[in-house]
Amino acid sequence: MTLVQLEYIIAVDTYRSFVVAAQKCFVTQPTLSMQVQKLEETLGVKLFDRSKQPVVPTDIGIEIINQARTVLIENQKIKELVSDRQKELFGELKIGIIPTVAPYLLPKIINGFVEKYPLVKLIVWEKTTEEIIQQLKTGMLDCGLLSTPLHENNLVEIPVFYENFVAYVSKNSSLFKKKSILPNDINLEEVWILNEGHCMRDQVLNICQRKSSTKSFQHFEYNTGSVETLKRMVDQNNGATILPELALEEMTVKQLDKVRYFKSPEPAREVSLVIQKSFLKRKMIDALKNEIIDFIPKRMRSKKKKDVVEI
Amino acid sequence: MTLVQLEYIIAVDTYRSFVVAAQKCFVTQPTLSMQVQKLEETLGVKLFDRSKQPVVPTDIGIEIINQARTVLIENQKIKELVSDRQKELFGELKIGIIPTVAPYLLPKIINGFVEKYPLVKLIVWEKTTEEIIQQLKTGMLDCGLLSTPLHENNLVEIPVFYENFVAYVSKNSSLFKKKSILPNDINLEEVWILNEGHCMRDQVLNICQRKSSTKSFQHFEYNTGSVETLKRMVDQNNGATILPELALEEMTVKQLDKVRYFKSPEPAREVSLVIQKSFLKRKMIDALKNEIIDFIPKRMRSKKKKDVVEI
DNA sequence: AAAAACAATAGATAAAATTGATAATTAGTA
DNA sequence: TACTAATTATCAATTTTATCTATTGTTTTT
Repeated sequence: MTLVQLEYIIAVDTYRSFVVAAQKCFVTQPTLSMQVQKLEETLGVKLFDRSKQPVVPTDIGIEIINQARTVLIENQKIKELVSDRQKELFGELKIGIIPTVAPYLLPKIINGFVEKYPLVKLIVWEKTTEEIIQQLKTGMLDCGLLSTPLHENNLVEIPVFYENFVAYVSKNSSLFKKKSILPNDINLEEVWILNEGHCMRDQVLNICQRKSSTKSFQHFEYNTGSVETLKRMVDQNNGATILPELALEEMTVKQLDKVRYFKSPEPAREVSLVIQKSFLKRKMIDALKNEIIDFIPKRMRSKKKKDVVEI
Repeated sequence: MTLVQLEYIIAVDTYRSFVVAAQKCFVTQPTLSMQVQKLEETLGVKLFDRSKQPVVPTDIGIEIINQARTVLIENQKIKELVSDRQKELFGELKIGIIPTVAPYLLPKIINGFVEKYPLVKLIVWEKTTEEIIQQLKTGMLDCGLLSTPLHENNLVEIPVFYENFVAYVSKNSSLFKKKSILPNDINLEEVWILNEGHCMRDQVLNICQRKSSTKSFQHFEYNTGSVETLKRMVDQNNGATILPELALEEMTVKQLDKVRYFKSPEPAREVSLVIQKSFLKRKMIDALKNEIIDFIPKRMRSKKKKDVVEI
């Protein structure tokens, strides 16, 4: 049994194809096939059922592949022990961020981070919560920045900040006259909402429907994955939408005029760095966390007087 | 980096010698040296300081060797996943047992175990507590059967039984006339005690000196590591000694006559199966535990009404 | 200072992993 | 049912790697 063989079976499991797995491992298909066979021979069990297309791992194969992941992670940590000794952080950090957080946070901190840690290569993907969870588990991502709690057993959440939601309303909305609002002031009919797959969509629905359970008829449907688009819908049409607090940072005075805050306790979302239980690349992730905390206003560090919305 | 290289550096660390490590790994010294060098090269750090004799691991070397142990353990678990599927237990189980437990327990259960699990090879060593702890940590032993609690952070204790201590007294001892005794009835001057290194020695001293803190002058010193020898000293000379409950099992009527029980709560020792946190070979160890429990009288399963002595 | 023990080095050899070409198998389609 | 495309297994040749024997420097012990 070798570490390479373990890498190979993980690749086959990940891509469900010997050909693709071989490409990803930068070897030819026979090479990979041979090594997988050898491993199967030394263990005395078939790991994959090749009679099906695409190949699927056997029952015992699933268990073994999982354990193989653990072995490789523990092995990774050896290299990490070495690079941790270096004064300077070094290596690459693969981050997944949900689209409702990314635009307000990343541009602000990326420059500072890259300057502070010039040897670290940040690789960022905008992905949905579901994708990030999946890829954290397989190790394709090192960490995720998303709204929690996830109630995922194999992941560890490191809460970074608590971001209030605010209403953003057009002048002809009934909400515009109010100084501050309550969740059941909101008429779901006039609220622009993100399309499915975004956790913030669920959170917003959670806030609005909490008391006003009137399922109203939607006259018009517009699907977007971008909070900025929602804002523009309000700006250029009418109605209202819910924005995360950080979206206010770049607003003009005219736009800030349309913001209505919720009465305390304000609905808020918990945003966390999420990592595997393996705690790989801990130092880099800690550095990233500190960079975020430095940027975030102090009031957002605590969840006091906030009503953290579930997903 | 390969698993073999990790095995090699662990061997070098264990034996503090390239020559011996090579022998234990069944390769020649240059082979092992080369692989260690290669690993040092890929990691970019020296793992051992060869300028000193015997070789010592560097600071980073210690960390890396520890992590290497974790990697190999996790790798072992892959094989275990396979053998766990087998209905029959299979493999070898290396057990360390303290000498004050071994003679009363092992002969009773070994036959039953070997019969029940014919494919398991039991390898038993009688060792002191300290040695067992040490070798559990390095993985040279799979489990230990010894008196607990050990307060060792990396080991897990699975209490198996609670064994009372009893006094064994000669006819001309003042204790002989009593029906049952208290710890401070015992005169340390006339008690035969195990030599240093045995945890039961400390426990016995703990019992006797707890209240009678009179440090008395010992007229005669006899060093033995065997509880049976202590018993014979009482049989053929005079004085008294403390025996573990299981030692009574094989006694003649004449000998049982010399036993004096302590008043409740009787002083007792906790005997546990101790394993690494890695939970390797869990199934075999569970089987062993059940075998022991089957043999042990029911009253010994619980620590109720017993005064468990610290080590 | 000499001897013994130890680790590093060099060249030769055996073992292995990898490759390219090809055969066998499976899934989907006409 | 036969055909095509895609996928995996097999085989011989090649490259790479690990290991061995013999030997050379070190360090430690006597």
